[in-house]
Amino acid sequence: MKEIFALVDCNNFYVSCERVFNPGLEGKPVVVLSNNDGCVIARSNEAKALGIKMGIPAFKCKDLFKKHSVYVYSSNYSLYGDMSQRVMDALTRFAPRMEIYSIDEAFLLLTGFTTANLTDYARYIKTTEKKWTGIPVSIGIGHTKTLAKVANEVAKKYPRYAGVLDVTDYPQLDELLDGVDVADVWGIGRKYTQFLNRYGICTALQLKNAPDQWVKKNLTIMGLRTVKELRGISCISLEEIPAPKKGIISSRSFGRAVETLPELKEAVADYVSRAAEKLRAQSSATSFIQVFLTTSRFNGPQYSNSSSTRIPTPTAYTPELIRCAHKCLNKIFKPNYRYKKVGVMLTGIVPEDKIQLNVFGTSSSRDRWKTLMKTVDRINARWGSNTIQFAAAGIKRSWGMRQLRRSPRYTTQWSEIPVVNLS
DNA sequence: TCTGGGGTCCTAGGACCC
DNA sequence: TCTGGGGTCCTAGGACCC
Repeated sequence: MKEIFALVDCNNFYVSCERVFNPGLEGKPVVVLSNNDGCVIARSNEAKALGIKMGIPAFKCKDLFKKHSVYVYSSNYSLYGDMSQRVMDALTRFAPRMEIYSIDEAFLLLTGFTTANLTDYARYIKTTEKKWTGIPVSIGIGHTKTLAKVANEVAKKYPRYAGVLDVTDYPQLDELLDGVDVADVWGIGRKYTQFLNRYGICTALQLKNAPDQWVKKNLTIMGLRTVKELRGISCISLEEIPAPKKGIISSRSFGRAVETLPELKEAVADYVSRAAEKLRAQSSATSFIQVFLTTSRFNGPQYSNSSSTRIPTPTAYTPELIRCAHKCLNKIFKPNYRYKKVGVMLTGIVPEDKIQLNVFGTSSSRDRWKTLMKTVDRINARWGSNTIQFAAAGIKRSWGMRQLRRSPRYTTQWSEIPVVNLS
């Protein structure tokens, strides 16, 4: 039996989250900006229609924003994360097997569903999601994940599908693929698009019909997998349980240029704390830590560098990781530069229960820090992140992120909960 | 003035081993 | 004079995703 995948994708997710709590934004051009209010990362259809491109720096759109009264928001990840969870929770009711693919997308496995009409079922899911969460979704259905993605793209693009398209058992599939730009195929990015176009491959159909050997040679076996999936051969399976991360990165641009070592150390300690928290959340420890820093790519004297160190006995103990990270930072810091960003990367991640203690490590000291970290994590989970933090991460954090237009954290902070006025 | 953050996988090439 | 070959591991870099 051929498998059947449905891809459920939230429409303009961040914008839709803002609209749930501010219905006045309906029908208006709305954009959401990246950290530091840097780039446009989400746009309502009205904003797309104004020609505002994905990823464009906000300062380049100032005039356009003003002229068309665009509603502009800083990203509000507390809100989006929480809304995402609601959407996903609701989705679990519609299929026993599902993979959460990203903050705004999930694959449902509909193989073996006896429902006579999958399109009707998808419409039902769409309506229910909207009713329960306020978030509009589009749904594409196909025999492979890649085809479900294509179906979703098409469903979103042409109003006649009203956000739902099933391409299983679909005789005109080739005609449909002929109308899809190869750049819109999952797995084909900018570089591959340029490359393929040079060889006259411009549509999904042309890619589907490209020779295997040629594809494998030029697009690696990943590209070949994509091609096979376009042909209806499922090569990418459903991953219900997320695999533990092999690397954890924490980095952020500063709200302003930072020049002094003490401030950089604060930021590094802050990012290490976040990364270590994620590490512990997946019950892992790390054996390799890397610190990197960079000035702005766009102006001023440029400098970037990185330094790393191996940790003999893998750990998830924040103070130890901060010590290692500061050592790395000292090695690469050069005065008289205006730094824009620092970051921390943890790799060589191993499951916490598989750690080989070295001759000097005693398990009792490990037990002590484990208990300590568990307590810190529990308090922060209960009362909000950074309720307890390490002093090394700084209190004032004048280098912190700029977020001038963040909406309230409606669903995760009691003090910001919406108030209904009945008078 | 102002340009995000966090992941995955594959490949090539060098070091090293027998 | 003659200068192998195959395997593994690691890293850097490049492609992709959201």
